[in-house]
Amino acid sequence: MTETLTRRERAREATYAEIVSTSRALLREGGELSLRAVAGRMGITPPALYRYVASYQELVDLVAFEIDKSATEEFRAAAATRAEDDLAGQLICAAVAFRRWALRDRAEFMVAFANPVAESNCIRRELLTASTSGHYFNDLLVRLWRERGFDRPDLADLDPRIAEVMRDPIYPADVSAIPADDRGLLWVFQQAWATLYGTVTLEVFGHMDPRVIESGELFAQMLLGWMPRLAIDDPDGRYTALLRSEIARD
Amino acid sequence: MTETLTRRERAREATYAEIVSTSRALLREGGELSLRAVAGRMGITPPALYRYVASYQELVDLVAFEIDKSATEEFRAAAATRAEDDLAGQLICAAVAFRRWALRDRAEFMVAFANPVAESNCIRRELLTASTSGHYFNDLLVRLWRERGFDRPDLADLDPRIAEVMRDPIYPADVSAIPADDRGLLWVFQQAWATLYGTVTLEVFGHMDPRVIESGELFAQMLLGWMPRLAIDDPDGRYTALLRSEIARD
DNA sequence: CAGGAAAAGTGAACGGTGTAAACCGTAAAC
DNA sequence: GTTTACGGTTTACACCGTTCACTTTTCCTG
Repeated sequence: MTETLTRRERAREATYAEIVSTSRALLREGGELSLRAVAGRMGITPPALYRYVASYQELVDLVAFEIDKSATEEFRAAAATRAEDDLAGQLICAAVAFRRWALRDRAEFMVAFANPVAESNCIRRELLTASTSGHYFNDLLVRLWRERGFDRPDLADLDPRIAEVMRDPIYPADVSAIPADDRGLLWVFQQAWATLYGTVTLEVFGHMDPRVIESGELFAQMLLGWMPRLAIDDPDGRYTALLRSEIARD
Repeated sequence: MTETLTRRERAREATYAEIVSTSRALLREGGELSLRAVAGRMGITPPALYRYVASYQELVDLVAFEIDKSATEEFRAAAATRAEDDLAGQLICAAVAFRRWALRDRAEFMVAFANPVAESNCIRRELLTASTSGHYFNDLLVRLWRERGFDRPDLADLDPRIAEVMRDPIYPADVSAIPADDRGLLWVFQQAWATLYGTVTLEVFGHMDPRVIESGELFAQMLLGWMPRLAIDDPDGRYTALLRSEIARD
């Protein structure tokens, strides 16, 4: 694992890291992410950055990827507060952590998740495929399914275009471990992820009464609505309580 | 209704209209919306625009409001293809029209719906309150409820913070017609709107396998999932067929 | 160990952006 | 008919991404 890097390669690696950390600092301080600002803070002239990224868009993509990666660590840490076999609890904690992170570091969230990827170049697409958070949530859902065996559609029952995508997915790319017969599970994931993403994006953009957003009830109801589909029954209200308390912490 | 406007006021009104139309033309041609570009195309010098808007953000807000207004007309036209008493059909057509419009005029959609409103000034907030599309969809849902009487929560059963908001809402502002006892209906609307908004935003941003987006199944499943909650039963599959055919037309 | 090649970084410049200030005609208002 | 206010221009400033020609530093190789 300790690949032997030449001196120059190490320096280059360090510069990349500094570019990312400087960019994130800029974003967190409420500033705009700009090539010139990053260069200026690094004590470097703007054209020098072009030795590392080919364009401003590529800088954004690079930073977005790293934000996604480090945010995922935050989700993972939130889930780690639950017992190792309490997958439902982990999912709830991770989902709430996603919301909490997005509302706290709005600028970073927007760079990583609310940036149009359609008209972007291939680099961005590849990075989306490698989405760390996507992998993490997908993995969590798969483990939850192995444990609780909730309903998943048969590929035969799905729209053929969707079935085709599930057979050969590009989004969370490492699902080859899921047997072909169970690939309908991936469709469940995509729908759940769309709901999670949509709710959080709405809240971050603030396209709703701020009191509603502040209460967190929109998010809570969304998650509660998904629990039955994931066979998370909650007879004693433990998970509901967990969800509410997780939302409440700041 | 024909308010007597002085000559100057009429000219000013016309200039505002030209600002909006020029801005929208710019957006639809794939260009960025910029003060200078708008001024240039209008044959005017950039600082002159400051006689009409106080800042770039205010220009964006103004254009966003008008986009929302004209898009709502498109939703209304789509709904008008159904019989006047077929509210379920109208809702389906309007929702699909919303998606179709968003995916077609992405730039306009982003200006109107995917622009952060939180840190923005008060003007934007007021415009959000006056959201034409919000009013339209809310009205449609209220009429659907009067017809079918689907379940709506009692305010007493809701989180008190949410109940408070429903009693004195600011988002669709003209719901004073809804009796206090039925204000839980507004909560149903907010949740439905959040789902619709979230799904479409995800699709526009392209944060998912493009084949999935192109199929429209994510959107279809979302709407189908809401139908039972709105007491739209579909024994003969008419509404499912309508939904699919509406999605299919380009 | 020298010398050449490649990499990293600089300076100046171009065209683009939002915005502020001073200024000027002309059209409305008294 | 004078005054006032509005619509507009000119100029200027501080940013932005990007390109190009140039220099400095570092590494690799003969």
